[in-house]
Amino acid sequence: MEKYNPQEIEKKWQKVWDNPDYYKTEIDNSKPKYYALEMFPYPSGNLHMGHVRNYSIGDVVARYRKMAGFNVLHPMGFDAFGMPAENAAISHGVKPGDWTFSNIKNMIAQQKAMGLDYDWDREVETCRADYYRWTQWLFELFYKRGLAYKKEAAVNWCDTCGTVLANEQVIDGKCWRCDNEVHKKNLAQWFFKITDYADELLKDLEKLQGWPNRVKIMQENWIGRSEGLEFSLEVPELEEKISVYTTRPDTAFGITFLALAPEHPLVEKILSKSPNAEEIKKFCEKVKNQSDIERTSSESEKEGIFTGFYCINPFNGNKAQIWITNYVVFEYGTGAVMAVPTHDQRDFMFATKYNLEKILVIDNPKQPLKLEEMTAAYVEKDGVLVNSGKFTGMEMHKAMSAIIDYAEENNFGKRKVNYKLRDWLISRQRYWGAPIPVIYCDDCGEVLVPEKDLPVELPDDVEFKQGALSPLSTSKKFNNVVCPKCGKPARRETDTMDTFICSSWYYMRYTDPHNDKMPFDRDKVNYWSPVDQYIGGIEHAILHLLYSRFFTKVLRDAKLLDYDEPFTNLLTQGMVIKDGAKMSKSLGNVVSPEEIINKYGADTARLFILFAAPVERDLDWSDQGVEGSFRFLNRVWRILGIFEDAIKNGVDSYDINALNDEEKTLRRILHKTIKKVTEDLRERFMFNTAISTLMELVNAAHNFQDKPINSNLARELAKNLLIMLAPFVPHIAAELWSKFFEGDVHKQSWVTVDEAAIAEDEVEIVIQINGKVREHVKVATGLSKVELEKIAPTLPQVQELTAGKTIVKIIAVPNKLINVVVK
RNA sequence: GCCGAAGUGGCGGAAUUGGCAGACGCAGCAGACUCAAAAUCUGCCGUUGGCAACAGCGUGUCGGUUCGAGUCCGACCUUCGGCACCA
Repeated sequence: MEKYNPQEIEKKWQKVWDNPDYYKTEIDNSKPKYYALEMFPYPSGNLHMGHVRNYSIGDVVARYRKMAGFNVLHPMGFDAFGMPAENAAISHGVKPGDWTFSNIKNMIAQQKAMGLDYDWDREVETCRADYYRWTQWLFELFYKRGLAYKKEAAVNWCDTCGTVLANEQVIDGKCWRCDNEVHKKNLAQWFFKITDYADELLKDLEKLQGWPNRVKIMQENWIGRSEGLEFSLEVPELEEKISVYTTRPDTAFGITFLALAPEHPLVEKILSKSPNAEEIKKFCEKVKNQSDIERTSSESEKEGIFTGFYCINPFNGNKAQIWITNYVVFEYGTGAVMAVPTHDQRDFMFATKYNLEKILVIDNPKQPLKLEEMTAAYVEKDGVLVNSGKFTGMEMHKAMSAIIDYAEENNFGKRKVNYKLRDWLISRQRYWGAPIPVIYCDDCGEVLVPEKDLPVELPDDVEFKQGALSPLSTSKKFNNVVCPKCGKPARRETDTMDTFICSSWYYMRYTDPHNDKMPFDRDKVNYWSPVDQYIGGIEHAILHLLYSRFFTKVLRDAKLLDYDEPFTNLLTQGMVIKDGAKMSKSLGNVVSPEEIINKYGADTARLFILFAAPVERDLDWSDQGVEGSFRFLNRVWRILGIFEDAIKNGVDSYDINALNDEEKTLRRILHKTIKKVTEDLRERFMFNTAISTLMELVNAAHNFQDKPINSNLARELAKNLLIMLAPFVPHIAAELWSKFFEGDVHKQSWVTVDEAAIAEDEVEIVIQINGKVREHVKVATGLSKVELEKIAPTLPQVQELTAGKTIVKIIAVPNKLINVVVK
């Protein structure tokens, strides 16, 4: 047989596969469905190794499931709106669309060069009007359901990107995309009311049995649910009440002061009445001008200013000073906090600094506390109330609900659940995104663009300038419209939507990508969804995965689909690293997929990346490791070449008893491999061990390289081996199959185990003395624990090892070991 | 600070339910083939002692449970990731 030439055979097979008749997927109720999905890429122009890993994993899953009898949906598309296209327009004068589409073309070519089994007929590109028309339609749906609203708020602003950002897009106070420091700006912006679904998004995490725990925990922390008491304190001098939220109502008798955020609405009134207004105002300005990082760091110095006013603690009538401080987060709770220095570390530090009163209200049951000796707040989970009126003596957890009940009975407070999750800020002051379909009319106000006028298309008469306000505002064509309600001249909304909206529903569009009446047909989406296996990077643990869950729930409530969660199973792949760091241009450790594919072929690239590490863990790139994978494929090619005549002369149904002992052993290894590879693919996603098992099988077959092999066995071996290799290395498997057998390896049924082939009459078990391995011995397979215990003392090896000692005990594990305990 | 994950040869990693630690691969060493090289093939490859058979030690550290622990329990160390003034 000729040499293994990956470049030649890969091109040949890719041509066969690049045909709608070959890859097209249809609804088929005769088979169970399976939806395999990799996170669609941003069209940066080139695939990187992270993509290669992502798609290799997905392709194995999809191809395996097809062969295992499932009707598999495996689509691909592009998350094609976003800043880089616009930056290209600013710096090179290219149209964002031209830049994007040429990148997509290039990336599709690279994906095809990987031999990926996608239904290209279903490809979606979020920047095309036939897609974003429905993104806009969905915006209107949210709007009509009261889930989209515009309000003025202090929002996260990134100067380099010239736009606002969602909370989820601010990482350590910096922009997720450009790493520039984000600051607050007061702007009127569009929001999606994700907080309406906070409780369900949290609760339904329990349903996601197929998700990694850490992703669920990250979402749980992000949603940040807490239960507590909201109650109000009178401010007699101002004839006002201040509402506060606490998760520690049991400490309410220990309030000595109240801390307000500088943004708190009461501050205005304080300023108007205070003789010290100037100084207070100066303090507020100073805090507001601090960056988010300075303000929200728990390490930064706590500062505050006394307002001169007091409020009354409704529980005990005590007067408490009202302070304005830099450590209260305005956006959370009520923007005002009851301060209990003895039982909150921040309050303790603050009270110590400004010499404010401290009252001990929770005592340590194990070791009574002394206020004078306290150097930190007592925040343990055990405690008994003291100095707390009629609640004194009560265990703190009981006191929590008793005190809430008391506040409710006396009408100054109520039980309250709070979330850290904020509404999703979705408007962006950029061009390359889906325009928000809203028109502003002086008479009618905010008006939705009528459904029949969708899509609101992106105009091309725009100017691109660094940092300028949205380029859309420079388009005359776009801006000058008439009000759909009254027909008077009106203006368009010039903001576009966050690209995370486009990616929150793309997996639904794949189920019905050409629909021009609806975003997707309900029956189609219900047939294919939810996604059975979703594969992508951990970086989307919160952002995309939370937003998609939110979308699914809203669309369910709007009766567009009938399930609660979009992704049944989630696999978070590790990064591809080299020399201990993530591949990056600045570090110069980038390995380009193209280069590897050109040198060794796509099969080698896929094989190495799947073999080198378990999918969830980071993968250390090794050029020598790639060589090893290439060697393995050559070995497969060579050994099947040696067996060629035998394979062709063999028959499928044959008498196994005609095999000699060596051949029976090879057949046993073959069937053990079938069992292991199938389990690894179906249940464990352990592609690395599946491949190592296949390597062992090929090594075993290799023993027959220069001795005759039973032709029927050679045929059985080749068939099963190629079917098992097909999901991992589709081209070489297809090529070798076509040399020996009829049909298409990728259309074969998955391999089945012959349990009888695995069964052995004798099994080697271990003999331990006092837990240490001393001997190996062959015994009949399947001997019970009792039988083994009985024969153990009669075994010559045991007698030899225990000579002169007393046997205390014998432990036997069938088919595994005998442990003799001696003295 | 809180939450989570991980720690096994020179390296990537395996050991699925508590039962032979180091599968498979990389690198390395020795040999075969070759005029030579490449490719390929064969053998060795945790560590200490020993000519050897074999024995001792060995899965981050210390302790525990067990006939038996990489795996379970307790305490700790290190690394990575997420959240972080959320009252």
